[in-house]
Amino acid sequence: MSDAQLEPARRSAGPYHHGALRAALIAGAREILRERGHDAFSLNELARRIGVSPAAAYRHFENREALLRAVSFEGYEELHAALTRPMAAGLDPGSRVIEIGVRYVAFSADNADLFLTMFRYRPIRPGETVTVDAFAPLMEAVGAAQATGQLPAGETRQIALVIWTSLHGLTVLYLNGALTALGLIESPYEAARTSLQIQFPGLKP
Amino acid sequence: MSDAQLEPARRSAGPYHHGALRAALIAGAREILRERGHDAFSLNELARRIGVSPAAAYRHFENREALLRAVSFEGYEELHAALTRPMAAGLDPGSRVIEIGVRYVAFSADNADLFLTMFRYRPIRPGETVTVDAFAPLMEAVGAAQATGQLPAGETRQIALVIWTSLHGLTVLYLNGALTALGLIESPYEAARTSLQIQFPGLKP
DNA sequence: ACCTGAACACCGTTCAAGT
DNA sequence: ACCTGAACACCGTTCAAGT
Repeated sequence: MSDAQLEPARRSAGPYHHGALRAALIAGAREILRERGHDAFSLNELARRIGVSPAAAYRHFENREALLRAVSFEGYEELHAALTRPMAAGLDPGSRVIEIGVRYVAFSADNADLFLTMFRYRPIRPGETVTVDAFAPLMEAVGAAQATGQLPAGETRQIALVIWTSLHGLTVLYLNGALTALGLIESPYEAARTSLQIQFPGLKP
Repeated sequence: MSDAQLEPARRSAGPYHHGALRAALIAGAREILRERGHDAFSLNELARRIGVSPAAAYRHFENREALLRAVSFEGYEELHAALTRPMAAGLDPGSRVIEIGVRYVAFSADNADLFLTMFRYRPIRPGETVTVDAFAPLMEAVGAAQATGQLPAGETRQIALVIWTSLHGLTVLYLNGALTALGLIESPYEAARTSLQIQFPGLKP
């Protein structure tokens, strides 16, 4: 691999990014999201960092929102990857459900501003399926846990929805400080585990 | 009551709001929130609507954020009022838990942008208790439902937390369109009801 | 095809000055 | 005490012009 392929955005060799500007914009946006928080993102600051004029971004994205939707798209791909990453061998389906829940919370805590961007600017384009894909691993594990009797019978989508919404609520309330302000939880990971076990006692192996 | 007390912000009689500017700013902010959405709020637009210079707001609020925190404060008071409003007579504790859940979802749907502002700009000042107060009605109902055996035994705060986070997750995912995009739910009210009953089957009277 | 430079209306915030 | 007017740096976006 040449240097140009490795770090195209870092090379201040010239005013042109050889078509890699799009990728550089997305990477830079994620950097700003991490450093400044998701409400403080600025397209002008992004252009300044990359060493390009603000107008240059408009060759690759319709507007600020479209750029953030592309960032969001990456987020869904990475969330899906995190949820499908191999687990400890021989885990029963119920434990797999819990593990997916903990991973969801962990992803949101480790990528707080990316996570919040993902739900503020959902990636309508270029494929709505990324959001469906991210939901699929939970669906699969819930179905398996129903088969072993660790989760109640009934529509798999319904049970998976309950689990997802409850994890999501826990996460966003934790991220904006509501839960710690009320002295309700310490660790979001422990809270996810105990919440799931209170809702579905059968999840314990 | 004089006209000045009834509609101080509407009267273009003079440049002064007789100390009622603070209230007019908050009311106007809520109007903009409803019309433009919670990310599009602008302090300059607010000043223009009320017929005052942008700098005037800084007599009453430290900055834009402080103004939105005051709006948020009102939101928590109204949420608390909605959750404590009298219920149908003779409701068993389990049904009261469900009713509170439905009211939470209804409040968030009817005041979507106010609701989102409440969690984006939490009212640290002038009294953190409003957020605790809003949690209290659920705590009370959960405790009563535990006594009748409609909810499992254990720490009341834990059970209440599970119910709150799960309702909150359902609501925010519904508000940003994630659930309808995935074709997961129709009505958030029905979804709240069935979610609670899936998690805690004893809630049925 | 890809990017710059200059311009537009708008934003949040500050501060001296008016009443 | 309460508000105005003018100014500041900054923002998202457009568009003609450069290479």
